[in-house]
Amino acid sequence: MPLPTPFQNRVYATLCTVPRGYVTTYGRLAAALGCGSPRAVGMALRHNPFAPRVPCHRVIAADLSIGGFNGQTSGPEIARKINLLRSEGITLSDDGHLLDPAQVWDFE
DNA sequence: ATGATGATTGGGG
DNA sequence: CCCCAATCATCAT
Repeated sequence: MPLPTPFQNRVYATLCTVPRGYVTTYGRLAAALGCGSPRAVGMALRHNPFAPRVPCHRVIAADLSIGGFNGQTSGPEIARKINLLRSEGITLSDDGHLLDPAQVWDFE
C-alpha cells in the first residue's frame, strides 16, 4: 500500500481524538481540518489504512445515516460497521440511522 | 499537467 | 424521495 499522504495523517490524527461511544460526520471532520470538502475526507478513509488504530467506523454522514465502511456504502461491510458502533454504545436504528444526536462529537 | 472519481452536503422539485 | 451543483484530495492518462 502506498505511503500515507500528509492529508491522510491529519485526518487520522484528528479522528483519533473522537472518544469511544461517540461518532462524528465527514463534514465536521473536514471543518476541523480546515478543508471545505467532506468528500476529500471520505477519500482518505476509503482504504481503512491503520484499522483499528484509526476508528474510521466512528464517521457517519451529516444526515446521521450510516455512511460507508471499508470502501462500500451498502452491503455486508456496512452491517459490520453498525455492529461495531452498537458495541461501542452508539444507538442506531436497524436501517443504520443514529437515534441519539447527543452522541455526535463536537471537535473543540 | 489534465481530466475523472468519490465512504458528502445542502438546496430544490 | 430523487436530482443537481460545489468542492478538493487521489488516481489514471
